[in-house]
Amino acid sequence: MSISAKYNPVEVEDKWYSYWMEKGYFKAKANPDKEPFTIVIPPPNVTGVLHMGHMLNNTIQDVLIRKARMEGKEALWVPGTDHASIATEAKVVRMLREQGIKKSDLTRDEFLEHAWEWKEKYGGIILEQLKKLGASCDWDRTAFTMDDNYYKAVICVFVDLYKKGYIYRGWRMVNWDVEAQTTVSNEEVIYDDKEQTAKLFKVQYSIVGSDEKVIIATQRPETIMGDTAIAVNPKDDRFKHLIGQKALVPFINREIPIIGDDYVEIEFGTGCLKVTPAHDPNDYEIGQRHNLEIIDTINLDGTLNEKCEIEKYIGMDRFAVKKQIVKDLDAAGYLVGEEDFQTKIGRSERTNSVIEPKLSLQWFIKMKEISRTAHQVVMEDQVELVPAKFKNTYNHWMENVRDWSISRQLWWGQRIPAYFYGTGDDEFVVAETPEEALALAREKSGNANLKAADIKQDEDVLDTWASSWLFPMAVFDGFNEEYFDKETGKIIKGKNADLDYFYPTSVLVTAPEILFFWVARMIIAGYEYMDEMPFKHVYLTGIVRDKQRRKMSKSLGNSPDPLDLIRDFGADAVRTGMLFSSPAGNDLLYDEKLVEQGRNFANKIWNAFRLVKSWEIGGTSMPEENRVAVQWFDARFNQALTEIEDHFSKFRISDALMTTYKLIWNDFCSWYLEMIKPAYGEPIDPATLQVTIGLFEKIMKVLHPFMPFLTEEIWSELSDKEDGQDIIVSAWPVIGDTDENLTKQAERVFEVISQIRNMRSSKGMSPKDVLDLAIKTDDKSAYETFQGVIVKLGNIGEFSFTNEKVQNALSFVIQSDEFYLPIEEGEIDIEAEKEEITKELEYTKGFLNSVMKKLSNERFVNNAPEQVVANEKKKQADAESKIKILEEKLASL
RNA sequence: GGGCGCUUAGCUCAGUUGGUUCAGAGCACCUCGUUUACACCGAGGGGGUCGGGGGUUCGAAUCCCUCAGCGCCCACCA
Repeated sequence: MSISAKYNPVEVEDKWYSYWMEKGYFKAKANPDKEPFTIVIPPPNVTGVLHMGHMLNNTIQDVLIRKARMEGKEALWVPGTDHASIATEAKVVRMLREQGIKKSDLTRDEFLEHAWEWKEKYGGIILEQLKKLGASCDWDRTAFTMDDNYYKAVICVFVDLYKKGYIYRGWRMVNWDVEAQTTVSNEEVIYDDKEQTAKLFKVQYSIVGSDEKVIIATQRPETIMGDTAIAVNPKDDRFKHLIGQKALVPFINREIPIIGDDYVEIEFGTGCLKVTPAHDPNDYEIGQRHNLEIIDTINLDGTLNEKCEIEKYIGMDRFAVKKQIVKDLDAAGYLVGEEDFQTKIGRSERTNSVIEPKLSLQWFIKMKEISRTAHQVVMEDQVELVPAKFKNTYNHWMENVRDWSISRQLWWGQRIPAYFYGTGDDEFVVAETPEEALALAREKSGNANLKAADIKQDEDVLDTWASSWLFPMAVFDGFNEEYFDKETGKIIKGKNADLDYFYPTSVLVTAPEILFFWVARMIIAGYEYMDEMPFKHVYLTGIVRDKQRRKMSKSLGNSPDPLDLIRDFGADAVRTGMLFSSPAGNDLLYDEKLVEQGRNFANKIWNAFRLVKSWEIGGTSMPEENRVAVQWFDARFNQALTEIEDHFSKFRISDALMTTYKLIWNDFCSWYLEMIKPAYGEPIDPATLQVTIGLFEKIMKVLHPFMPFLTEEIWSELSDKEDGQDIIVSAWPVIGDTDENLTKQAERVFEVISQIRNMRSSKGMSPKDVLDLAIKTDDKSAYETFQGVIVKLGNIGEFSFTNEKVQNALSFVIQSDEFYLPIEEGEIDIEAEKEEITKELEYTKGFLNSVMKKLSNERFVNNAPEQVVANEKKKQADAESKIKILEEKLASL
């Protein structure tokens, strides 16, 4: 026999993956004769590399897809990548900088050329890595959110939503980088780890028509000239009489109202807040609530402009003004104090300059109305979140849904299809092409002489989520103009075979962090364009952390490289390792031990395979104990499969794996194979071997979704198969009859065998020492049925039943059955024996006592259901008879 | 600050409507074992008053209240 004693995954994995690809097993097409099962991958960033989170996420998807494929469904897993505008653009900018090229020196087209180059070079890496994991995606369908048709889909949707009135332009605070002269995303604003000490200045404002003064606290005195109100908390007794009065801005004496707003913290600062809507996000919100004027006193380069009304400050940098104005305020008697306080200052990741909150015109989608159905269907479990606890979070978010700002000041992404023909905020049209835009612009402006050069497309691109929210439809080219009805703004059904067949998809597997960013929005888009949900179930994974519960991250260096793991342990081991302990929604605390466990499991199975392969055929008919073994394992298999199916139906993937693991390791290897294993050097009868191979193949099928490579390898070696009969496309086992009587009997028998082994070991006997066994019981059936098994695994010489107690024997009791293992006189240590029996007697008496307590409680007997009372009575009877047996035994010693 | 959730063996988790199999699983741990598939193994074993306190009930890990600790999401302090 030349099979290696250790399973070597590296040799077999690449072989089988290419084989599956050659055979086209991952491909799926609309097939009305089959039920579809569809998953779209949460597209990883195109520039990304595989990390442990992807491993978990994609393993789960592959398990579901492989099982569905075996169940005879048309299983489709659509892979793809996300153009990830912010992350990718940042990477490209960094790369160019390293080459000495500044983004600002490039034209938009030049920059995009570099970006595409980068994408072509590094874009596919993560998908190639997924193949190592065994991901059975239909690679021919690989989608990219900037593919030509996908790009068009995004534009089509923008135009459609604009027509429907969902899209508008509005003001929004953005993070302005004065150095780079650009907005930066929230992700690119970095806050110092430690809070810093800053000054809080207390400035006194006069009140119109009163001698009273109001003192505000501010960190940014240089924005005073942009003040348009003073706010106090309406519950603040100190100041509420001021609400409705007017105050004067220092130096310029502009009148501003004093307003009441809950936002103001009574305890903080002076309890009075100057409101500068143009230069602070919160102040902007307050301004919105109170219809305040917005006075923008700061230029794009960070200097103050003429709106500040003070000549000497105009053109000065905001920080220089700050220094100066503090002196000036002090000199003029406005400054009445200053104090230190702790704050965090946001800086631009790119230039490290302090971020300036800046109002700017952005594009928005109105969310309230468009999201109504999406809210409802999740609440009603039509779209089911797993685990359901996320419904709360979802509900909270959807109830408070805010309009979605979809424009980004970047170049990498779908450019907003708005075309300006004038400088006014309203002088634009929205159209899919410049030609259409021109026509519309001529119409809207009333100027028939407008030329192409007169209209200018918006510079911004769309938020990445504004493309990925279309993913489940766009991957099937759902917005192709052939199928999209521009009048109704809906996708026409019955024209796109793939979309009709594969949509709605079956499950979405993703992380809870993007429940709103992505999941909710896909549901919204699904109802908007298909009047249908995009998926029936949403499986939310946890975050992969290290043993200390820290997130895996590059900077901490606590994340193993998935590809190293696969190389060292095998993809199957990594897959199972990830799944052993990761219930939906729970974080996975990664430990290499888990992967080792997976590897050990693979090796265990490999050796079971080696054993079966090593048997020579001989003998004639199947021995009786083998027949029982086969019947039992078959029953046990069906029992386990029932559990496994139940776990799968509830998306309890870890539990499904664990049930499979125990079925294989305990029931198949430890019990079944030991039952039928011929004595050393003996051959096995052909019937047993054949049936065993069949059982082995069945358990390999159940395991295949979890360990695709190992199972395919063993499957191919176990028996000769017709062409195309590979395990990946084999039929998933159907649950057969579960002979519960047989499995119950077996459990009892296993207990007996364990006790026999235990007796030997506690008496210091070798497992090789043959013992006789006499059983005293009222019900022989289980022991008769499994007699051969007991004899073989218990290493029993003479097997008999008895009506009498047996003297000079080791003995044990299970419920009311007594078991005797006769031994030579003198071999029994009477004292030790007595002690043991006494201990067990004590325990049983205590147990009986507690049962009796219950039963003597009238209220229990009267109120508890019959079943429960009857059970207590049975416990009583069993305990009483056991006590009797033990007492007799003690007396006989 | 607002919303939500969690706390069961050393670790990670099951435990469905309170009562058959309710205190479980895997790993870890301990003892023994070079038995002829596998030491990446086999046989056997120990270990939790279910976070604390109170209540409802004949009966609570399970329902209610309260305290403590932890976590997530959102808004973030001029």
